Amino acid sequence: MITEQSTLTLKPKPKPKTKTKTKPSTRRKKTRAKSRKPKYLSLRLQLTATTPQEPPMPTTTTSPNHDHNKLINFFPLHPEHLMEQDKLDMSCIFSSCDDDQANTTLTGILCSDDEEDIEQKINIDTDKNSSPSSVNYADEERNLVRTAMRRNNINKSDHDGHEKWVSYNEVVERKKVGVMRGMSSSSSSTTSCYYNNHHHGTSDHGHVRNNNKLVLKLDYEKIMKSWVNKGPLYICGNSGLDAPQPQTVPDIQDDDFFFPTSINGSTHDERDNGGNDGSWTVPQLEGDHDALQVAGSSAVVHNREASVQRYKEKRRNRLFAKTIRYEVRKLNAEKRPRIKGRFVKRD
DNA sequence: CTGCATTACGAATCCACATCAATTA
DNA sequence: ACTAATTGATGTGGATTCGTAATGC
Repeated sequence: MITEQSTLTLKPKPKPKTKTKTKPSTRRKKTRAKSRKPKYLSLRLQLTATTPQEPPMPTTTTSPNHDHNKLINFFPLHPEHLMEQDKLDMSCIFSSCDDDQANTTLTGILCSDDEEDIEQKINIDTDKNSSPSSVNYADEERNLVRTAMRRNNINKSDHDGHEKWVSYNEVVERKKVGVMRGMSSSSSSTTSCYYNNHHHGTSDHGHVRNNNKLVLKLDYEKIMKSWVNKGPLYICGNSGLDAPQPQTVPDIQDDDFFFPTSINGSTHDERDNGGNDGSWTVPQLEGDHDALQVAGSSAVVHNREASVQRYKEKRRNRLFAKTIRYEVRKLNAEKRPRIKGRFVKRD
């Protein structure tokens, strides 16, 4: 039972860190300009700052004195984290689709430099046939070449390792050679590409981070093999494998696209609660047709918007902080003898 | 610009034991 | 159906450790 604790401060204690590992150094003491933001706010602050004008926040925790009208957000996120969370909103990533068509493409997202954005816009202006939410392979390849030439970092020395890390321009070269040779250049080792001049060896499989550059490593062979039974590669459009249309970037705001009810049959809440494990699944061929049909109807659009709103609301109200479930245990723990913070036997 | 050393800080861990909650008699 | 006893699981806080981001050189 949770009792009303108006004076309880639900916040990770700002423990004074007295590091014993400090070594004598001639360096002067550092003062952090950038410090990690505390993730949670004090409940005391939150309670005092809560104004009655605010709309009641839907929370899962109700006060034990049955004051159902007074819903308290016990575990508020730090406002800056909220902002960061909003920045991380997937819809925000693609929200510029209406304004800036260049960012609609994957390359527009990955290559976010201003110069590259300008070049993207130029490409889109010149290529009017491409839809605003599509990735044209020709454009992509041109961007790859430009990126590779601009970075001017050639990684030529990795031909002996078990795993071949291929720099970007090398991928482009291979691409061209592959076309000439009938695309037979896939090596037995993992062929990888990434958007920087990162070298081999030190990173996890699948992705590499180097400074601020997003680095992507793909095993194309495995992807293609895994996709064999999944239907066409193109999410939208009715083209087959033999006649590739520009690949459409899925609309992140399209909730029903990622959670088509005709596919998994789960409710939105179930999906939010991890019914889908938070991951996207490859739609099966049987349900895919129905899902696309449903996604096209206008009624679904409204339903989608409501779903997105529910999702955002739920995300904002996520609870992270520790909650005291049993006040008695807390009191007992406070009375319990300790040595160096650890509980010890009462002898 | 890069790499290494140092510093700072959030998160995880440990401990004993009262209490909870489910099961059994 | 109800009560009492049993028992394994849970949760509690402070100090310390760990991992990593930030910083300086």
